[in-house]
Amino acid sequence: MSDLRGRITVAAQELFAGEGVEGISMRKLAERVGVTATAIYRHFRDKDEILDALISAGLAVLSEYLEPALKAKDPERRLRGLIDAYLRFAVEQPKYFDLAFLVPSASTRMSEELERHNRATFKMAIEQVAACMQMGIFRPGDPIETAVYLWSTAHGLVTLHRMNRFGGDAAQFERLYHGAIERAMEGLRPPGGRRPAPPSQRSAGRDAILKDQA
Amino acid sequence: MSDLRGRITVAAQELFAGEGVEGISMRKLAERVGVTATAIYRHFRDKDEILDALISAGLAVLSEYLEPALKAKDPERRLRGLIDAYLRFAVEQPKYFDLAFLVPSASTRMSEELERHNRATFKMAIEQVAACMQMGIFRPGDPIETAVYLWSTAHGLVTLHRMNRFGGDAAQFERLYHGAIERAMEGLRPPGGRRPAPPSQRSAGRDAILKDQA
DNA sequence: TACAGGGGCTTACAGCGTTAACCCAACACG
DNA sequence: CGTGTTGGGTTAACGCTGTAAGCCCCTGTA
Repeated sequence: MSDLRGRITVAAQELFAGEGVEGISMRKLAERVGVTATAIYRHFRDKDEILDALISAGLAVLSEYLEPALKAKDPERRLRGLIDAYLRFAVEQPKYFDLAFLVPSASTRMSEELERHNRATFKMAIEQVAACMQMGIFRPGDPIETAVYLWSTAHGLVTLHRMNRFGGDAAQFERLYHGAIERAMEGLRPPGGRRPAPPSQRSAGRDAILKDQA
Repeated sequence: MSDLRGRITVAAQELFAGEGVEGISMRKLAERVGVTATAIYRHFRDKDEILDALISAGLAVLSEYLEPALKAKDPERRLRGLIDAYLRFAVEQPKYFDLAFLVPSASTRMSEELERHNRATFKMAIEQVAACMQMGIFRPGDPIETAVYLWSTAHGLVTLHRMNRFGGDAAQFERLYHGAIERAMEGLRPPGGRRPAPPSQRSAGRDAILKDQA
């Protein structure tokens, strides 16, 4: 009883929020929940398992950022919303972003949970891209490849920014980010004018079955 | 005498090559060069300074990858060469790549050396982009912004690959990478046909003074 | 009532980065 | 020649880390 596992998890989140990964130690964690360090091992195999839980929490936060974007009416807006949300997540939750997407050791492990989340999130992006293609907003092509392309661009920008690889302040970076995304999306548009072939049904793209991304 | 600093540095590189960053400890390092752990502190302020030296070494390796690309005749080939080299570096020297571009703590510090190298490398890319624009291979625009865009795309792809975020084997990823780069460069081409305005002088782009990237 | 097991506890180990104090050989200078 | 000074090594020690081993008690069940 008393759900010590849960209490350890939230203590880890608090500690992480305050001092980052470096600030998390078994003893500090234990003290925070009023227990001995070794007691934790009754509930977690090792420290990595705690970090896994932390990454899961971070991914849940990411989901909160992404979800509202899907409420937009047209797929292009939804896609842009996802991309914006990715930026906002990285900027507003830098510790979580680093933990989930930067620290190599933490994620080359790739727990079940992480992989599941990764796949689900990515699927959201693919669906919007597919819908954009079907509505003639993008020229036809492989939606998976296109989504990878967009995600990579966003991820690269955000990652390099997180590592201070671009000088400049937050506002400058935001302009850079949106400019680059704009450019990338512009390159996906159909060659002639806009929207050469309207879709047969309005919601065809949303419900399309997408092949597995493996 | 006896250049202990140098010997420590190479010992660090050997240890790093074998076991990665995690495998480096002051005591192991000291034992390797036949000295006490604390003796190291006469030559390095702390462990971070050793890691800095390691990052520098990694960046030197990156330079070796990049440099041959500049030998190509036309700027587009040079640019592609740089981008290819970036991929090859990440794939063939994963530990160095992770150290220099992934581990957050290691590079948010951003030593003088790192910043200098970063700037120099980036400048190489900007020059090729500028040359491409002047020769009408790319449509006109801000070469810095465009270079950032290309670099981010490449970096995002490579980073996500390093974190196993795409399934699939090395060959699959290589196709993905080149496909995405192709797409990105395609989006930079002039709108009508190709090459609408040849340059007045052949080498104008190479020697153009580029505004500082700050 | 006896037993089993979950879940704490203490103790301990091996390793970490780093500081303080010491010591010795080489050199500079009056 | 004697005498600092100093560069570059030493030992000892501090306070941390993750984690294993063994003990013990409380609870639930046969």
